[in-house]
Amino acid sequence: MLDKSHKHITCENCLAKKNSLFKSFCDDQVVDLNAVKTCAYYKKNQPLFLEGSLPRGVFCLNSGKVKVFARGEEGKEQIIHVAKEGEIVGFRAMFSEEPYKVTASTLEESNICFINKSDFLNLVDTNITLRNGIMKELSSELANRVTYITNMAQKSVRGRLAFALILLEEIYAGELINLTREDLANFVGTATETLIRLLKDFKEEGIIQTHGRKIEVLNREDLLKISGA
Amino acid sequence: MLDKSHKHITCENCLAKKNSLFKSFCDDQVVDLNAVKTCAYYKKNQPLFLEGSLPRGVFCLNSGKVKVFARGEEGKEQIIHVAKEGEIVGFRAMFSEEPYKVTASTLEESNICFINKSDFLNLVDTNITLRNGIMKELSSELANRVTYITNMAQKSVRGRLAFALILLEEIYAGELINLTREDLANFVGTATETLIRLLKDFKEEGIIQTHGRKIEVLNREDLLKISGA
DNA sequence: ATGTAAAAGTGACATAAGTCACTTTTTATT
DNA sequence: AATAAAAAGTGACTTATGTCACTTTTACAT
Repeated sequence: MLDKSHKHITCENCLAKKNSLFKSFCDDQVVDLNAVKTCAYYKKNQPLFLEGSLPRGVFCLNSGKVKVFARGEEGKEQIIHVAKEGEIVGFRAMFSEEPYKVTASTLEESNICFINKSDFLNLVDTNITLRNGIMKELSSELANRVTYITNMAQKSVRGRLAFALILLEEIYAGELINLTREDLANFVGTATETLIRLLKDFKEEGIIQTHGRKIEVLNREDLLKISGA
Repeated sequence: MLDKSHKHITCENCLAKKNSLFKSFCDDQVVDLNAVKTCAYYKKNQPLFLEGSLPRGVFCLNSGKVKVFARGEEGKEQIIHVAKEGEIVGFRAMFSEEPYKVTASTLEESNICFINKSDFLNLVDTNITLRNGIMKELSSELANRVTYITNMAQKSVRGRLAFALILLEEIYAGELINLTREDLANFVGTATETLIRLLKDFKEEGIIQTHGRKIEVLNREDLLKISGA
């Protein structure tokens, strides 16, 4: 296993940048960005921020995965999003003066940079392209969530699991999907036992294959069909 | 019944403005706004825009109510939001270059103004307060939808109905909640029959009272308790 | 390497909520 | 005012999904 704990990432050669909101930055903007950001190594299951606390800045994922979740009445996690390298997490909260409504926590070892709220807002104020990118991103997330709400309200758990696996296959691009059954259940919105039984069905139907806890999608087409029912 | 069909609304004396994103506009900004907007009277159940079509501008509700909904796989409506006077509908779509993901349609007679996309974007570009208001609004809607997703995924239909009634009571501030049982079911995310049975339960428990189809909330506290279970 | 705790998985059972088929009531339309 | 059409409401039945109680497996820490 690599020791990533003391790796310092410079924005100039950050590979994740090309998929990020900063992709349009020109060279000296990247230098400026690099000057204000700090880097940190996170172990598995470490929080970036907690529901109820006050936002201090945004988190930019260089590598690793982060789950973003709310808690329902009985404290059950509802995973809203799984962020991957290149994504900026927590920027929604920069524009309201309110505490976080969600918690973000690493799903695996991750390298994550941090940009201070005032520095970030300064960037947004002075860089029209970034600002437009952010407005577009906020809008498209809003549209995504319409789909999520509709799915939750109308699809069967089987359908939602199929949908979730399609999303996760893209998030874990190349790699196998690697989530605890409980996390997966909390993303799909079901009980862990139900989730396990449905995964078993999918396995028996040859739609997926498991390697330990890791899930490989064998037949995306079938998932699409099941998801749309 | 008033004949509202030819009423022309001027932004200068629009009563809905005080609750809107334009509330901070100074006098000459309001004059400019008034110059670019057009007014229209809508009958009940008339669409403002349709899912899949291209956004041409935003709709500003002077009076009346509008439902915003997506369609699930079997064409079933999922009501995402009920907008009331003062709200601007369809502005999310101004910032992405994509077709509408939702349909908006009046729930009752309404007076609705329209602002062209380029005029609106021009306002957003030149007016920092409006822009910040919009970013804040996008953010807070995003946060709201986290709650919706969590509710849909984790609460019982009874709990979701209680939650919906609390929201609707605020939207229909003062008036009685006036929605078809089907619309209400499509907001809560359940079958119409189930919804009717649950309303009956609430009536028997003295939590609500109906006046024809209209619903009066008698005990908000109980709804809060039921919603949070 | 080994023990312990967490995660994965199974089985039996209960029930919330969906579906279908129908009646009654309300709301529009001619 | 009469009729048609839509909405509201009821009953019987089915089933998907949650819950509880438990075993087996995996992962991690000493």
